[in-house]
Amino acid sequence: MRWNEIDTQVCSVARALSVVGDRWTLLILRDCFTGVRRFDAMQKSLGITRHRLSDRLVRLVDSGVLNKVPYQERPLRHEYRLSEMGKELYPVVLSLAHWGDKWLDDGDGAPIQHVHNNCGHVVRSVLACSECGEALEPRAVTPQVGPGIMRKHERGEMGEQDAERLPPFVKGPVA
Amino acid sequence: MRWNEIDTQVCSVARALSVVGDRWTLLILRDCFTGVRRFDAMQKSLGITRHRLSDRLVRLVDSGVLNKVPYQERPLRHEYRLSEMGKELYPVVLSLAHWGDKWLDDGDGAPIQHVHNNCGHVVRSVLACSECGEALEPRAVTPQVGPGIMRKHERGEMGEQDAERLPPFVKGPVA
DNA sequence: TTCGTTAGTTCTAAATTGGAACTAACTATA
DNA sequence: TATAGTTAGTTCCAATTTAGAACTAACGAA
Repeated sequence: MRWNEIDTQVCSVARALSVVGDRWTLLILRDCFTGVRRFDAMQKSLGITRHRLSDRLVRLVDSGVLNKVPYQERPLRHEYRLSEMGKELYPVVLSLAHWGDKWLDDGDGAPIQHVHNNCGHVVRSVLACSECGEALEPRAVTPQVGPGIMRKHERGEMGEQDAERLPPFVKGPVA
Repeated sequence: MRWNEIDTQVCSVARALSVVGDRWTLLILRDCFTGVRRFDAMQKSLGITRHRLSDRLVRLVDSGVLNKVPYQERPLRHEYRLSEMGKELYPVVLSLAHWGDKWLDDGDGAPIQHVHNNCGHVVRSVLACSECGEALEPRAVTPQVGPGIMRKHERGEMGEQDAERLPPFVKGPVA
């Protein structure tokens, strides 16, 4: 399977990665979250080639993650800003940062700290349950077949390949 | 800059992505979280080539994200299990899944739902502050220079390139 | 003896990437 | 008016990476 077909999988992680799973893309978004918005600034901060950056920005704009907005006319210049869709990737980026802080520390501690304005503390991020507010541990979460799979199955749109790719907890007529 | 030099950047996101930022790697980890542990099962579920999968698994084991443990002898067979380091990527994977659910829905709803055993609800994940428990919004978080950058700077180890790559909020002698 | 299972490795053509130079449309300065 | 500077790209080619398919190895079962 080619990477550009990955979004045909019946899986939200696969679909999400079809948009932001490229090597450089999440680093570009990291820059957006730290206030880097312009082409040359991104290119310098990332060390990506101009060609790659240009290509990735076009894709991110096309997929709705970034908006390209003019910040001056004559000469016309644009900057790249996170859309609402893009802003909601904050949990992904911050989780990655904190995971890197913890596990890939080179002994000097976190390069960047995050202060929560509301409480004033340097924070880590914690994944919490939207319903009860408790921390979400992998062992305390049970995945189950959702409407996305059920409806496709009912309409007979689950191909043989799709069915084979379902996770092992999926039982019964669907798998 | 080549991708295999990306972990030299003074940035935890870059370092994290040097380990899990490959196109297929987060999908492999998704499989691990849903209980897929064996080579052939992963290959089928992902649609990745056997060669790629083999290579990625070796890297993930080398970097400590997965453990390769025997599940039978004669013939000797191994399975791949998340280490503690790997399990702590759960926030990244679950956030990606929920982002995909919300923004890349094809109209049928989430393919997979997550039920929180503690409260019994189908949940979304929310990023919360480790100190006060409130939801962490990007606007309510102030990034600042952490010990990782300061110590490197004090030891004179911040090269010119490193300094140029620091985010715009970093001011003063460091940048 | 032959088939099936699991976990890979090898090979080649095709696609993607990095690096460096080049273009375009302006503005600022001498 | 000539020259340099800024910003945001595009073009080109060599080098690297990937997909797809076939092959290998070590064993167990019929």
